[in-house]
Amino acid sequence: MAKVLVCVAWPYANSPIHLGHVAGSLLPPDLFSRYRRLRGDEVLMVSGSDQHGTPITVRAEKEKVTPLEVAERYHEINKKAIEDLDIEFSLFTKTHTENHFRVVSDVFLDLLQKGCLYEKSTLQYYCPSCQKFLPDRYVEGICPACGNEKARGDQCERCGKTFEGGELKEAKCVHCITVPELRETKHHFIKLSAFQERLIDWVKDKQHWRPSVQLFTQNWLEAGLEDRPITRDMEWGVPVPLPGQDGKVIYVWFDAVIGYLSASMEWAQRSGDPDAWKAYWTDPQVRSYYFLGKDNIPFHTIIWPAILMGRGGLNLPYDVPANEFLTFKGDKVSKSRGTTIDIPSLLKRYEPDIIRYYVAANMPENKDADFSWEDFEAKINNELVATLGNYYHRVLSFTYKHFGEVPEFKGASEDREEMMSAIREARDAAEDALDGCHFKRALKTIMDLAQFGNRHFDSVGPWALIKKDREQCGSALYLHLMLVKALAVLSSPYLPRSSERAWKFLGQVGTLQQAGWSAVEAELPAHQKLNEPKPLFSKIEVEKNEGDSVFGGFETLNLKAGRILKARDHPNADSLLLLEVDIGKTIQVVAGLKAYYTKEEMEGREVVVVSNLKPAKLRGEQSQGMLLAADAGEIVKLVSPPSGSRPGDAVSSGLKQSDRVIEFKDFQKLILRVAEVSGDHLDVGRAVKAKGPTELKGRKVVVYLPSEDAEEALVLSSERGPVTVDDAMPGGATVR
RNA sequence: AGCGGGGUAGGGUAGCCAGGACAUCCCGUCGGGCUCAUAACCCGGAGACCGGUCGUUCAAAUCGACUCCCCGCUACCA
Repeated sequence: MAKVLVCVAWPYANSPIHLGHVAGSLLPPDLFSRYRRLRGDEVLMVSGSDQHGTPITVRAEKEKVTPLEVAERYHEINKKAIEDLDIEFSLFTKTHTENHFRVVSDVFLDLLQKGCLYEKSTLQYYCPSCQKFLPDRYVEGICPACGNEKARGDQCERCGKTFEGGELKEAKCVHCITVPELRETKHHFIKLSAFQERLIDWVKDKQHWRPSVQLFTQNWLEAGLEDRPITRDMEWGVPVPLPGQDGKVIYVWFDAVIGYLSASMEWAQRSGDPDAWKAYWTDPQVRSYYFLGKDNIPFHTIIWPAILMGRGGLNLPYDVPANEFLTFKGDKVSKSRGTTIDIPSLLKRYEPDIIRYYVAANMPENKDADFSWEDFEAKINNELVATLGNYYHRVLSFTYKHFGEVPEFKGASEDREEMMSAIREARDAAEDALDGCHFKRALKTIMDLAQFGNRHFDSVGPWALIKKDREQCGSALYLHLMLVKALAVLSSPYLPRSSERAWKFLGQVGTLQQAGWSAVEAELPAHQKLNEPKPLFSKIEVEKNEGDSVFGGFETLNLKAGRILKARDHPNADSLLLLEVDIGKTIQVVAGLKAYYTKEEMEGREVVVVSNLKPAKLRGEQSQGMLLAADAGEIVKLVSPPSGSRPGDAVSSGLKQSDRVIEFKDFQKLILRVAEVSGDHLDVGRAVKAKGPTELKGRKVVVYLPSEDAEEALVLSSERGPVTVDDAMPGGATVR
């Protein structure tokens, strides 16, 4: 029996947790902890809501409520969602607690006293009109080294030079374009550089880490560590515990990792023994595991270890099994369909075991994994329901019907040994996988065992045997009940609820959890009464929204006909033009078309505009949309709306148009192509069917393709007809 | 463009670090079996030159070099 510390990355309290959190950092530690507990280990598993930091204050400002209100709201939502998913924390707390403040302050003061922190006076930009210090990314100016005019407050992106406050020339506040003052402000820095050698040594022999984690960390360390400021000028957060530090809080990343420690202490406090946490943190024999997503790696393999080294006397991470990301191929589409993947809504429709199974089976352990509803449905129905669920049910219901109790085993010992060795082999393999945090592999081992059960059951044929030799049949069923029990135990970290139900069907006393891992092999008492079994899992049907055409992706766009009123050079860029475009209202657009069109050619031109792009600054100038243009490498031509169009006319191809603002990168994923109209089909480099007006034979139009190999293309059009492009453009040319 | 990750049958995956005999499993597909079970389960077939090129080796999906493509973050990508 050993103690294990399991730390889970703290979900940020500004939105409900979603499947990505579950796959990345929440389910793996739960699987691990449940497994270790079943084996008799004592597990302390802690996490909580990360409630500080700018995104929360931003959200609060938007909603006109306090940051605390936002942070508490999502803490409650997420805490409940986590509980409902049967993720068993020893404690799931939050960072905005008295305890956490105290622990963070203690660590801060301790490091300060040990010389790991130092105060350094820096010049920071202060915006008099916003009345606050500006985070670096909200300041822009001219780089003193290379003359780049859009350098940020902390670094010039062009030449890579980093600098401190004051070095930047002609700085501006991004929000209000006020010229910020430079004010002197003092901040505490952590001497990361001082830990570099020790960290490199420490990481070197971490061969049990996942390769990506180890490699990533090593590269990062070898590139050299710079001291980082750990405080900032802000109100929301843990105040710097020193006199004269009003208006300064501890940076959210420093504050959050200390949460592992503070949560452990809070747990100890609540358990009645305030020192109970020490057993998990100071005994070098106790291993600590940190579960997180890959975006969080450096904080847990560099910064947190540095803090721990600085403080001394506490265990460093033993393993950091970081997962990759769960991605959403149809993310945008799913949202537009109104389907969601946040956990609270998912739990309204599916049992926690269903969600747990899917996430475990599709866990992004080595590379990003893709979520799709089709895959969700398929994995649940074909694997969980058909293989495992059906095996349970055919064994349990058959035995219940013909015996009503656990039959006696009177068969050959070879038969028994065959079954038991299959069970033991699977158990050993599952243990190996689980010990190494290979959760997908362990699950597969279990499913393979269920398949073995199905095969074996078929080969014995109890339904025929019962008519010939009841005793022999009973013996065979006994072995299958053993297998059912083994499966229930082995799968219980993944499927805690259904495993307990199976346990009850077997007529077992107590709970599976109490019985523990060793119950995999334990005998079943003959004549033990069985309970009437019900199927453990039922098939699911993912609702497919009708009315959702194959061209759903196009509906995320809002295209409008427009006219260019004015064109002038971008003040800070060689290839960009600044355009005023009338699309019913006048907007400013930055276009990278200077190499292809003169200003004179542009002015007065009819264009098609993507009007719902998230506005962005391009080299300092606001761009509120973009012009559609066809690009065939050498030649680039603007796309034209149908003749007679008026600025503001919708180019919707008869479909709905989105009011939502879309990100540029999401727009880039849409496939728009030039197509030549020939007969009733289109040529986009290959022939496709057309949806929309095709009367302009021989002309070049613009189409939307749902996918690269789609068979049907949507012709972009308004009520006045299709959108066209210069005939010189070849079919298949990209439009962007 | 920079950094990171990845490319294995129609789709999705395992194996790769510690190179070896028919390349794993799931779905789909084709054919067969069974009828206890939620049209489930079982058996068999077809389907992959393991992104490409070159190299190391008796032997490479696995090691090295180069190249193409994809994804994430970053960027004067609009």
